[in-house]
Amino acid sequence: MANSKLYKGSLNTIILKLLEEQGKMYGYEITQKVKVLTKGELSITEGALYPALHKLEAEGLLDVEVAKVDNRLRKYYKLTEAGEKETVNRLAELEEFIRSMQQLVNPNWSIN
Amino acid sequence: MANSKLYKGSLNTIILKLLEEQGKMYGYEITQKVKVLTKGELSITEGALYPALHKLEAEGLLDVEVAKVDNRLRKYYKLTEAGEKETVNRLAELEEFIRSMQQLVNPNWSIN
DNA sequence: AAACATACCTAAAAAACTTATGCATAAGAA
DNA sequence: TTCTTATGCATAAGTTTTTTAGGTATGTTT
Repeated sequence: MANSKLYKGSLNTIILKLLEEQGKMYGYEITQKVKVLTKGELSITEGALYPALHKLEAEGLLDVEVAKVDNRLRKYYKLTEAGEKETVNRLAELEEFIRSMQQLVNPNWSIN
Repeated sequence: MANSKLYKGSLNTIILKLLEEQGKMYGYEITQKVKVLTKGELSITEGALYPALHKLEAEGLLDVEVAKVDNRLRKYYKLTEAGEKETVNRLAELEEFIRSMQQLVNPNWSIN
């Protein structure tokens, strides 16, 4: 991600969460989705994304399905069963982290 | 930090924010304060903290003042003027990041 | 035709940690 | 009184995760 140096370590969780929501997505689609959702605040670089996808696949958390659309290659990724379970855990961790950070940087934020 | 791998890139901001609040702190004190504030969720490792403090000092954002308490050395750090300005910027960035992450991982969280 | 968007990829370097040590003093427990 | 834990500093080696900087190729817009 270009602008913010603060997201480190959460890229994998972001990927997993988006796949949980969307069912299946391909790499380029993920970069665009994140831009829209964060109003341009976060930009995933491809140099970070593709290796991350490959690693998650190697870990058995993602499955791939290749498709050809308009003569262009697309690699759709979706969660495996193990991936679904892992996503739940990582989201819980991320939420805890966010709450902790809120306590640190701005205890006045209301949290629910 | 031991338990959560998600905080990367935010350590410097945490340090700056705590110093803004507390006026001056020494390294060990920072590690303990973070543990308390986050209820043990985040643990800053000394291997991360001390190099970070030295770097912030080298960048002119922190001043050091050495003290001896109970025959033990303490290095108190406090924000320089440049440090105070930088802290404002980094906190704004961090808050934006947190809001973005909330949008990604849980759009139902209420934010203010 | 050139530029931009879509779509994949990797390698080298930098950044930011963890882990493992080391040193020293004070306090508490066995 | 010795052992362990807490306080307090520090650095070096290794790992992880990213950025930067390329590369390839097709489709679309100007």
